[in-house]
Amino acid sequence: MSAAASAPADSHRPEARPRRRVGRPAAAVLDQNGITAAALQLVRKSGYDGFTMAALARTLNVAPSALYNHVSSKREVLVLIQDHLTSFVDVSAFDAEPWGVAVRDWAWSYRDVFSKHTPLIPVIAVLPVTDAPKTLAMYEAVSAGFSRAGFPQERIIPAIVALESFIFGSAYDVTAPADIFDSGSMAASTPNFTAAVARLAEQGDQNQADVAFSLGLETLIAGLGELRS
Amino acid sequence: MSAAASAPADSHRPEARPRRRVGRPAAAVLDQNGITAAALQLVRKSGYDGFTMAALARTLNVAPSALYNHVSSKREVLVLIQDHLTSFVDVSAFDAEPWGVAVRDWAWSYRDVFSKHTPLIPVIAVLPVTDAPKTLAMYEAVSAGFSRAGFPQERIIPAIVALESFIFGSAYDVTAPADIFDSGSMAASTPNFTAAVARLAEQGDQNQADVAFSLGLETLIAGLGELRS
DNA sequence: ACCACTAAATGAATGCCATTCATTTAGACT
DNA sequence: AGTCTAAATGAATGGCATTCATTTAGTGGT
Repeated sequence: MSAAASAPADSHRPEARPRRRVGRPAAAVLDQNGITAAALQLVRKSGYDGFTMAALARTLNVAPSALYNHVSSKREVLVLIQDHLTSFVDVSAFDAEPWGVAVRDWAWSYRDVFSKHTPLIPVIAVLPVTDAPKTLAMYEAVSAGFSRAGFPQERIIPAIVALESFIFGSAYDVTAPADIFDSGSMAASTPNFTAAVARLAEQGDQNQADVAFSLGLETLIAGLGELRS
Repeated sequence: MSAAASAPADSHRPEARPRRRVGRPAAAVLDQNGITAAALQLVRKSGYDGFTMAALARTLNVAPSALYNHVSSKREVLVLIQDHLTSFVDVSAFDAEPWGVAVRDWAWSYRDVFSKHTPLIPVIAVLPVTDAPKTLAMYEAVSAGFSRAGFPQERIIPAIVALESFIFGSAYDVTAPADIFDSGSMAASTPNFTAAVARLAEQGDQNQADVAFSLGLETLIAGLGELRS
């Protein structure tokens, strides 16, 4: 299922691991799926600070250098994690629900998955889709939904990118400290900001981040929906 | 101008550098402003990969350890850079222009500044405003603009956060490779996505990232503008 | 003029880290 | 039995942020 395994024999990735051939030793301890699973488990247990190649090798009972037979860098492991996580993003509503509902479900799900993995955001955001087949599958499902909903073809990608940008930015908010907007000793010199923060806190039952995400998302859904013919 | 310098004698930051006292040696080679300026210059020259404490010390003709008399960690240097950069974000339109125009100018300026400094985004996004006085000043200017435009107080912060999230996510897009959406050998299995990418490319004169940013931003401006009373 | 004090500098040391490489191991074909 | 090769090892490399004992050099008080 990896990019390397399903790619043709072109020269796109110069150091792509070759396909398994007849005449090999059968009992490889490691492979990309196993590495991905172990990596994700390690991240869940130790966070991204504790996620080192040495620690990953330890959980696999292998020397750190052995990983480099299957993966060309730590970044590639991050890409594998990212692509795997993307398969947990729920796109099912695009098959069954009206466009607005589908986008809402997808966006919340997308944000929730990556708010627990914000260190991957800089990786995802600039990663060519060719290197992430499951991510590409998500785009296909979303694009199909937009197309079916009547979006002009040339607006589909910009609309998805705009939504995604909003989602990535919002994923960070989820991890922000609760008092991020406490102006402290500077309150006196920032009256408008301080007042707005106070008024929000007054009625603040809900999560800070969820209120802002909901507001932005509903605005985007309503506005982008107008593009449909 | 730093947070530490203007904070009261509370216990908020346990290791805050003490204020200058009478009886000190006068000729300090380093201070936070100098470090910030040198750090920004280094980043511009060498990027964030080349930005190390050792390299920063070298440009200041000082031993790496000397930096730690003025700064408690590399992260704090990143915070200093971030706050300094924020002063380049243009909020002037909030004084002179209608709300929609002001938000548009601010958002483009904000995105442009940080698209050249995406490694700071994970830092900014979760940074308490108390630690970044110039950032706080930006929020004050923006909040004042929203307030003057007739926004209900309790909606101001969520609206700003939503816009900011979109801006941060969009800043990454600017740095993405041009062929990020080329589905390559998987094109056959992703017909909707591939068609949408192709149709966009056809009329693509403009920058990918700018088209999506403009679409999302105009949608948000139009939709959020409705909240005004 | 001297002393005591202290902020700020040094340079060596620590403990990580990702990555490389020469070498070894052990299955699978002939 | 012999050959080939993917995949493993373990040592080495060069880098990193950060700590700390020590030194340096202004300053104010005497």
